[in-house]
Amino acid sequence: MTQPLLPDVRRPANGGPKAAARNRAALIVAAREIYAAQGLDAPLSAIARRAGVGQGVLYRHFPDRDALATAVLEENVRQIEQAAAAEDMSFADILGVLTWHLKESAAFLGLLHMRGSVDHSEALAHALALSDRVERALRERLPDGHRLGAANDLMLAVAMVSGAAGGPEREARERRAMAAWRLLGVEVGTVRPFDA
Amino acid sequence: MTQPLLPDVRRPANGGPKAAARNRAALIVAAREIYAAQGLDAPLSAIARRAGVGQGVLYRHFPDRDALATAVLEENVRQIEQAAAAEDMSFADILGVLTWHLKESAAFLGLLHMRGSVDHSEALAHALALSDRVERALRERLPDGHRLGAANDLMLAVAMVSGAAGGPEREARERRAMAAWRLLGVEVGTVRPFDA
Amino acid sequence: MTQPLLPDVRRPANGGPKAAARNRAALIVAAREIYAAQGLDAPLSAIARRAGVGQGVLYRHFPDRDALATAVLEENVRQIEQAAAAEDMSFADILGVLTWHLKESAAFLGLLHMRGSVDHSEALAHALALSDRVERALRERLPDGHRLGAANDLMLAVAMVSGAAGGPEREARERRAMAAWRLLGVEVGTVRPFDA
Amino acid sequence: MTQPLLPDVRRPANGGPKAAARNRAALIVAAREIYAAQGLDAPLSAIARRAGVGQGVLYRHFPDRDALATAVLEENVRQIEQAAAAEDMSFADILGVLTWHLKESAAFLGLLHMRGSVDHSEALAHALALSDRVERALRERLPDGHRLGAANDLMLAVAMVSGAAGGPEREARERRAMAAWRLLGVEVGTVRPFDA
DNA sequence: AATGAATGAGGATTCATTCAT
DNA sequence: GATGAATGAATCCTCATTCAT
Repeated sequence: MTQPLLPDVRRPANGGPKAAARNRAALIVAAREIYAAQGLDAPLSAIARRAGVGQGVLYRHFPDRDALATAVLEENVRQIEQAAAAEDMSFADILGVLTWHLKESAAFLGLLHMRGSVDHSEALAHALALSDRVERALRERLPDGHRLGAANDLMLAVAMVSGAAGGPEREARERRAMAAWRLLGVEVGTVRPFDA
Repeated sequence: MTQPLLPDVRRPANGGPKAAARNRAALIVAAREIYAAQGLDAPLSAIARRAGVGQGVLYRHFPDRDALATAVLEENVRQIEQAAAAEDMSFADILGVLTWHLKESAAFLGLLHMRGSVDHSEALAHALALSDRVERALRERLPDGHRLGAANDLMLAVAMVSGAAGGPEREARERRAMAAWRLLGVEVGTVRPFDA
Repeated sequence: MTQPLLPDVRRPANGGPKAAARNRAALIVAAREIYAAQGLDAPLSAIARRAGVGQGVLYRHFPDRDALATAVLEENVRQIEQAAAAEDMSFADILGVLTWHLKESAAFLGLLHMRGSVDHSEALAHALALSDRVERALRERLPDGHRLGAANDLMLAVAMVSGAAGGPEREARERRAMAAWRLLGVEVGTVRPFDA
Repeated sequence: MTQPLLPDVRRPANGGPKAAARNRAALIVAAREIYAAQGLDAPLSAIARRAGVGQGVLYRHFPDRDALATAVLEENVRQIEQAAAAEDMSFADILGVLTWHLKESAAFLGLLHMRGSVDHSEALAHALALSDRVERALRERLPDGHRLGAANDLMLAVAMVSGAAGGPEREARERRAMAAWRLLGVEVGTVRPFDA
């Protein structure tokens, strides 16, 4: 209804339509960083600020909080799928990529820890779908007779390592994740992103 | 028309000093329930309401949000310590009590997952202290040659099971926690509170 | 989640529970004034400010925008009912009171004009109920053989006068309302509030 | 690999000057519909979307919100003027056209109800000018000795019927408008647009 | 010692308006 | 001339915290 009272002040440049894709990507990057630093409840305004865009842009691309978190997860999941699709990656290498995301992305942790929320049924459904994609990707490359071959053990193990990889002491996360895999008797390759 | 005026609002009874302890306990119970239902970010007012006390009482007993969460954890930890102190509990039984709290108490989960902390250094210190108490209690009763005997494995395993026990589907938590212990090759007794 | 960053600055006095009723009344008065000056879409913060209270108080007493508007209407309707219940008021006098509210209260106008809104079904129901109360009050005192005796004519006439009494030129409203009644051939007493 | 790169986004056709007039008309139609459905406060973006144009186009044609509303009214007024200019329309017929717009166009209602105006002096002036044109058109064809012949009665009656024709229950509007005219003792022809 | 109203900062969200393309 | 992304002010609303009673 009411117009802004100071519409005349200098307006920052408007990147034009070309910037749209760039902004979307910047938002996802910013979200991952802010999530890691402040948790999943971080103010959206902080994410927009870090991405260097106005709040409206965030809402244009992601209609709500969950949409943004989901987009961050998508990224993670896609990388794991790509790793799983690469011929020259062993199963252990793929777990290395998975572990990298586990230690890096608070949102990815949230995927399984999903706080006890009132009506997140939709977000939950999304999260489950993503979880399924991870499972499918991993299982396709699971060696015969692997220790985690039984029905539910694979994702259970992932959830367990994820639990071990929690905590705010960033530098400890990878170490603890590796120790967790070891405790499970599972071999893991180098912890690294897929092709960044 | 000339009767004395009634006090215009009924002032709720003031239980006197006796009520103070009762209120404190009620707040902790309420907090545990609300945390489970709404997550650790639930409004403090909801907790006070459920405890049947005013907001001021909450603040009298717990100067800030963390103090309350810590108090809830205290309870959990105390029970585990008591279980560990009981002669007739095997190590597996003690893990059963631990597991019960893991599955029951969102706050207890938060103990290890403790989101990314802007300035929670104090709360973090508290959490670490509590974690240490759990570790000490468990380790005292750890059988010689137990699978988790090595330096950091004990609490690492707890964190892993805690990761597995996450998720909002309440009825699945215990099942998953048990599966996690099994995957670790650790025997666990009945999942139950200590002496409720 | 995040606490205010400057919790230490001097806090304005808190009237205590005694102030609650006073505040509620002040909000209704303020709302009536702001509605008249700025329309029904005026920012709630403006109403709170004029009432001299914080925004939270407004929300405590009126959970949403409609609740506040309804409360203002309640006041209007109650006065009309009281006028209708007074032995010494003629029907024309009662219409005078009604007309006073018509000219004074933008919210009362909104009662019948109720903008073309998406999902105001609840507010609409409330408005209809209030409208019914006005009708009942008037009809009880409607003289036999009155020009507006037929089934729907009474409230239709009220709506018509209300249409005539619209417009922002405050000083013209009463004049136009009276002209409207005259055009309808209905006698109206002095335009005034009931017992202010 | 050596084909010329395709433009990466399909640029919507630019209709050239011919499209300008079409767009303007489409915007007015869209505005009328949206106003009816959502009220006069509907977002401008909704109007642009329904008209099938970008937001920029809306601003090219109508520098501000009021300009658009005014343009919608212009349309209404023009039709009434045309009806009044048609030889074969009786005064009652002309009122029928007027009534059609009254019941159809939320913007037209707003013309007289014009909410409380912080700084709408310009829009108000526009509205008054349009109102004058309606009055002039009607008065030119007003039969001698008509019930509404006296100085201000004509537009007062229009305002009154407009008040009666308010309310969101679309199907009831015409019925109530007709009842209002009847109560005023004024004969009205068929309720219909002028030459659609 | 308890109550619960009040405060007001901060975060969420919407939309008028501008502007690169 | 058109598009639609971007901006950011203003508003809505919630809740931690204080404080009169």
